[in-house]
Amino acid sequence: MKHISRFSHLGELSDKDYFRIALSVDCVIFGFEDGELKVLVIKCNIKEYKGKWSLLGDLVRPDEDLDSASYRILKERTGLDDVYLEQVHTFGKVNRHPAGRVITTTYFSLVNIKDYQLKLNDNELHWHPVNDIKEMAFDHFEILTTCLERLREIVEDHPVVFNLLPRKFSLRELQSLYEAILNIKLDRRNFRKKFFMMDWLIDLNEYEEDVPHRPGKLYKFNQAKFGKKAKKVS
Amino acid sequence: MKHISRFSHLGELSDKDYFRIALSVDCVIFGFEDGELKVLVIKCNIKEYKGKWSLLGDLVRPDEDLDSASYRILKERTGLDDVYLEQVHTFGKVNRHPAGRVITTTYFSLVNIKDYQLKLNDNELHWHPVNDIKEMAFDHFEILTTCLERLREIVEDHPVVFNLLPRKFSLRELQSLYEAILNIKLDRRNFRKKFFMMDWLIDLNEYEEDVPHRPGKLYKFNQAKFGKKAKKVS
DNA sequence: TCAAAAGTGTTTCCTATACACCCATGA
DNA sequence: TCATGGGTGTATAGGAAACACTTTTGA
Repeated sequence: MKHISRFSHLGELSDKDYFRIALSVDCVIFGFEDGELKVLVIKCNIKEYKGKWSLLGDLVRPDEDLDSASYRILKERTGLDDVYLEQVHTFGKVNRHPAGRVITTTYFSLVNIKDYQLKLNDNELHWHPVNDIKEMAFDHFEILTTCLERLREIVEDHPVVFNLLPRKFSLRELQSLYEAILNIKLDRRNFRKKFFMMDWLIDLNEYEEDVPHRPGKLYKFNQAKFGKKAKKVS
Repeated sequence: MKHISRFSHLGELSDKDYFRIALSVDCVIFGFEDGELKVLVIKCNIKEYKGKWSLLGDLVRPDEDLDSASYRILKERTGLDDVYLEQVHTFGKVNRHPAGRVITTTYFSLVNIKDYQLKLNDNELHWHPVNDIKEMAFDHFEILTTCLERLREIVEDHPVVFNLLPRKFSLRELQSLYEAILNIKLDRRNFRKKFFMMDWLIDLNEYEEDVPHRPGKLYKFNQAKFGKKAKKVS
């Protein structure tokens, strides 16, 4: 390995002292089911945090771009690609991982739970209601909180939540999703007005079926208005 | 080093293949001078990018928190501590650094150029107008662009720009700063109204001196309204 | 007396919010 | 016929933006 002369004023430590950090990616994968915002978690199997939930993560390979690592992890764990994925924050406290110096970059993603069969591997992969989680392994609860805050900021302006819904959805489902994410109640009339005004929805002229009340109209997301912007890492 | 069993399903590579990544921090330090937004840069001395500007950065030490590293770099290069510093994004393309696998986490900071004597070391440290920069060493131009975008988002809602001004400033200086950051012209009357309404300013009942026109009133930032929030890494 | 910037109000428009009733469907 | 949610409109308030003239000071 060549000497990194850009950093050469640090004479005291040699390169091999620095190239001893591992970088991981942790994905906070949100889903929506039964009117609740959920997050994909897995039982932790290291002894320090035995039995606690942890996020889906993996080490970044030496020959792998950081962004690519996040896509790989999502693909490996859920079978999904071409979904919304966004980098949120990098956590780097010295002792955040008991096995050594591991710095982690976190991404969040939004997927429609029902559309895909999760690859339930050897480990206990599980959709857990976000609001029920009070602690996790490592610093993952802090990571979850940070990503949830970011999600709440982003949904105010950006049409990303459609990734959480089936292709066809009713306005009730959409509003229920916003209420789950923001953890507030919204006025139905104003909600509808706002969405029609923003022109994010395409009326499918179809109706819900198998609901025990008057069926609502179904809509799909007006993807054409946004192109690929809402689908790729920024 | 203990085996990281959390990642043990990756059988093909051993721990020592992963713990070979270096992590750096790059700081985008903004200043304001002569009505222009400037950024602190340094001449690059590695052969691949000889003579190009680069950001202030350094490798994260193995026993140093990521956030601490950003404070250390700022302190070493500018003598400043207790300034606004915020993590923006982590860049991790495989070949972004010619000397090896170096992933960098970027922070931006806002400092008042005039208040401090920069520690001009052996290298050519320099305040450069942001708008004049078209290319930089490494991926630093992309980093700069990303941080500038973040700055523009943040100043819309958060009172952070006061770090760029002297303690006492006129409304003209404040407006000129906003115009420099956002790269737009603002209406003076609406600008004044907005700031008085937000209650971010304290009227010092003092006036500018040595200006070749009618002196304006001086104000200071109403720090009490925000406590430490605007001063620390979030 | 001139140049340059300080200081000041009003109107308009748009958006956000609050709020209540009838309608269609399935059970 | 009843329960459940679907669907609709209006009034109000507050913030954003557009816009022009007088005043003060230094040169």
